[in-house]
Amino acid sequence: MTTTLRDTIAAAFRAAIDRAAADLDWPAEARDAAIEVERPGDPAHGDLASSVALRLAKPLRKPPLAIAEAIRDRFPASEVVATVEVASPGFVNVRLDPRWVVRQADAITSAGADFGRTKALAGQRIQVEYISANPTGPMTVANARGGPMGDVLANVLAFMGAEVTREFYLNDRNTQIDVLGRSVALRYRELHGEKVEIPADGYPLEYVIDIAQRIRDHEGDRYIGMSLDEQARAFAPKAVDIVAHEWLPRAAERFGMHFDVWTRESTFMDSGYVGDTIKELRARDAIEDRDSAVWLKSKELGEDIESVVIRSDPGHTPTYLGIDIAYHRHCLVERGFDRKVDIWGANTHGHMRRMRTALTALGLIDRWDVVIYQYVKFMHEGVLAKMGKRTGRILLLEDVIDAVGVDVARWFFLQSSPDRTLDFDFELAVRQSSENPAYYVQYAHARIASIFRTAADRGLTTASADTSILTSPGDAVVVKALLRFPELVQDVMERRAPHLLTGYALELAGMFHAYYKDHRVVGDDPALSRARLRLVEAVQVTLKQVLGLLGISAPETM
RNA sequence: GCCCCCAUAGCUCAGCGGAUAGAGCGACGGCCUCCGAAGCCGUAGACGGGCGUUCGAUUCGCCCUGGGGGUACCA
Repeated sequence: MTTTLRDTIAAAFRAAIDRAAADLDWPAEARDAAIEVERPGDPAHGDLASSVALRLAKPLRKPPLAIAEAIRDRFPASEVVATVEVASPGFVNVRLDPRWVVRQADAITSAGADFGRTKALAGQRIQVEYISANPTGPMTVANARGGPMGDVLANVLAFMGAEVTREFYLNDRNTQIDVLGRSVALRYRELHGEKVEIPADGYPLEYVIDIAQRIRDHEGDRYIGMSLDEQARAFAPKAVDIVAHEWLPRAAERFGMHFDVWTRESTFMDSGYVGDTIKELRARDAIEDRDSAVWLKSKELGEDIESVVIRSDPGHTPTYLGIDIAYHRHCLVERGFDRKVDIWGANTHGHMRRMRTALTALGLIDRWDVVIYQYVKFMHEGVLAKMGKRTGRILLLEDVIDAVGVDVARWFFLQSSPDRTLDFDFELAVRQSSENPAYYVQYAHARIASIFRTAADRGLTTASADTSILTSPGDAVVVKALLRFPELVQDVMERRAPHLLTGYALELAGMFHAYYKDHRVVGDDPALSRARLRLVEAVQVTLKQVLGLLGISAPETM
């Protein structure tokens, strides 16, 4: 299925308008008009409708009803469309032929795992970078929000034919890592009997003690004679290894996310590629030297501030921005990705703008997408609070997975728009997990599996099912909902809105549950039973597709 | 100050400029001699305020109010 129903109907409108324009001498605007096809809320208004006649009224200087009628009269005949009606003040309402509709259940089941799949992005290599938390501690719910979003977007890109690489970028050498090293050193000393105090800007949480304990278990007291600075320098990379090699990947895998590539920021600092990138920016007149630092001329290039890319310190170390520009260039120029998609938290908004400036200067901007998602707040001692590893207020992702399971946890993150702040009430999540919408959807899938078990007991299968005998209005209603799935895939991509999939899944499940109530699937009439089995099979296929993209399991039993 | 995001039912959230704004939880009332009641049906309940654009605004623009984020030679 590469053409959506929406596109098919839009093409029919296009043809009708072009014909009307030729017949009636309409001006050029008629041919240029964008045709938007929508699903009316009221079934009385048909299955699909367009307001194109209302939009054309002004440029054509004709009454919308007259335009609508002209379109209606020239609407191409097809097996898909039953009737075309005009409604005041100028809508053109299309009703699908129910015989065609129910037949699509056959097409959906035979497409199976390919239902909704397209080749729209075939041949494109796309990198999706998400989470990319500082490796200064275990994965928190705040870090994790971008996870399911990036994961689902990556799934959808792959579903549209792209060759996708899922990447986790580790900021493994910076001042925060130094702070972590120092905190570990203090805990290490504490384990050896010294009385210590974690400074306000240190990492106060227990996991730091775990790291110190690990070091002590493996290497004993061999560091005890060193200065704090020496210890901090020695421990920082060890701490990063534990976090980056063990904790973060474990949390990611448990959350159903597999990263193809883990890239370390330090490899760029050491490779000379940053210097090379700065040279390129300089050649493009996007760099200036001032106060012995190197600046991106972002202000001159349209931003409200300028930013340092190479510090004025003795080592002339690059800033996070400088390295990240190099990293993006490396991905797009050296590694050969056609696109890079970044899923970033709201706090990177300023960074995003400077990156945009830099990538524009480098001529790479058209190949970069960034999705910014808003913060996660959580209930801490009765109030909504912002998480922070340094403030000691965190909620671990794995604790949430332990409490509610991975499917419910993923659903929770995927149900709301990236533009909205997420308030996470752990107690509430646990209390409501047994009533979670995820189960509502999974239950529909399992219920269909159960119907098939019952059918098998009675020797019924979908073999030689004849869906043309499905003539109750309820049959077509369900299949029409299924036909929206390929459109949803497009919408998720275009709007970068994974949460549309959870909404659709809910709608689909609700539609099935209602159908189930009113339509006996396995009944006395074998032909009808076979046909309805085929229909619910199509529902199951579609639910499985949606849940698959969401990374949520589709159980046979619950 | 400037920039970005948000404000929809008691709570948590959907809603592509369209024709009667939807779910879930919570409240109330119904439905299992029949394919899974983790379900179904019904009742009550909402677009923060103002101005504008438009044939039509919850949706777009501006202003106000209230939240959140950013505005580092941190990441």
